[in-house]
Amino acid sequence: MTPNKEDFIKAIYELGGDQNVVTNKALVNQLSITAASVTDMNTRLLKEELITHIPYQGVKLTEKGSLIANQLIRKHRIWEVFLSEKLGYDWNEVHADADLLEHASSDLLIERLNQFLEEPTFDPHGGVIPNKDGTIPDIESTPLIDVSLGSSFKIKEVDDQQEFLEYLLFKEVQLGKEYTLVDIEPYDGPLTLETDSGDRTILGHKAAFKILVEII
Amino acid sequence: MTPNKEDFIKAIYELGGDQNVVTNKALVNQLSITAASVTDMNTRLLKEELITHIPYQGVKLTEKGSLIANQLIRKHRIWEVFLSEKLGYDWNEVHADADLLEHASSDLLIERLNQFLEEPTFDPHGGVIPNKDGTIPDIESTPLIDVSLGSSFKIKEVDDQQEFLEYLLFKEVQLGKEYTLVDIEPYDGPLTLETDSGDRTILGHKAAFKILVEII
DNA sequence: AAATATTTTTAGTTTAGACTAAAAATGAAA
DNA sequence: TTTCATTTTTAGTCTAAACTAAAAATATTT
Ligand SMILES: [Mn+2]
Ligand SMILES: [Mn+2]
Ligand SMILES: [Mn+2]
Ligand SMILES: [Mn+2]
Repeated sequence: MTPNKEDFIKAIYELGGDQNVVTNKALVNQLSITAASVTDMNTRLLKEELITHIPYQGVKLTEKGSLIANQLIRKHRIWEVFLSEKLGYDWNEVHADADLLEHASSDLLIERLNQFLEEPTFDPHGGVIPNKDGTIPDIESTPLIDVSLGSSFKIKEVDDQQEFLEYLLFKEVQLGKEYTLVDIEPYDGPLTLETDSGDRTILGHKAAFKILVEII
Repeated sequence: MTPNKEDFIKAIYELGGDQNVVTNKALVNQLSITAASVTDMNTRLLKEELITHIPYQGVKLTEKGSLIANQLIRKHRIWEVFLSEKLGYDWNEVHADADLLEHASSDLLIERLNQFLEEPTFDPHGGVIPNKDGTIPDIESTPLIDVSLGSSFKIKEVDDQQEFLEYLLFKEVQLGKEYTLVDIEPYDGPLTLETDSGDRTILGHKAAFKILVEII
């Protein structure tokens, strides 16, 4: 296994490849490599039985491949917690460093680090940390876009993209913060959230897809 | 720069290549690669002006090369402190993980980690941590083999080899511990150390080369 | 249904980093 | 000072992981 292979498998997983077939095109976009390079890597992973492949359609992870993806994500997210809680990184800063560290972490190191951090369940943007055996604790949460007018909720998880996290930092939307949905404009218009103290935040329609909440 | 190149430069440095010419043979032993691979890597590093090369004699680090070596050693040793102090590793366990992590550490990460650890001066076996700018704090210390009979001293630094550290762990020789040299046998014979409380430890002649002390 | 556009694959090239085998240079012993 | 041993270099091979360019397959429009 190499860092490149690991990241490729993770990319398939993040595109839903443990359930559905993922196209080459999707991987081209996700990883910023050429279509030919995707085909190359596919044949390599196929040989190791980490994926299945339907010609001209795409790839899916095998059990073995899924396990590798989940264990890599575990490492990634445990490092993100460390960077955030112990080294004072903002939540939009953790991803890049964790993306390197995840490939340089022995199992022993991750288990000790996990102990040191007191076995966290979530990473800094609310992503759930897979268990050591590759299983995933299931957490109930609703996309903000599905919340009905007047409901109150708590922020549970937000999308992991650098710019989106920066945007939320600016908007002061944080994990665990509570709001009531006081307005939704039609035709994919903006949503207005209000805190207990009456502060209002307006978010676009697309942003509401990238935020998961728990109704309270 | 790649992990392999970094480790190669570090190996030259550890063999004294910031001052003296280091032979290919020495690098073959240090890195467990073939002589041809050493020549290959030499030509690559020469092209980047990280080393100078005298044909059939060996290589020396340039200023640029030395700086890279020192910064890598800084990363390595800061990670060793973290593994030892925060994650509870023994001093013989830290090296392998640090050898991977050193290549996956941004400058930001290392500086934050250094703060978190409260700017340590020494790694777990007493190696001095180079400064951010590549300079090295100078520390006075004497090889145990040069200590004269009857002198008292404190353990300052020990050699970084896995098996040697395991041996010292077994012998209960620890950094900072104080002894008096009560006997040296001739013909490269063993040394007998005694603590305040009268406990005696016998060490071989070669071990005494691998231990640095401060006379008290 | 034919034309056009998109996606995937194939074929061939490149670079880093390893290797083996053999030649050339240097050093040590007879 | 030859001879033998060691070290270094050269030459050629291999794999992983990228790339470009072109061919083949599939999907979308007209
Ligand atoms: Mn992340
Ligand atoms: Mn990564
Ligand atoms: Mn070390
Ligand atoms: Mn290393």
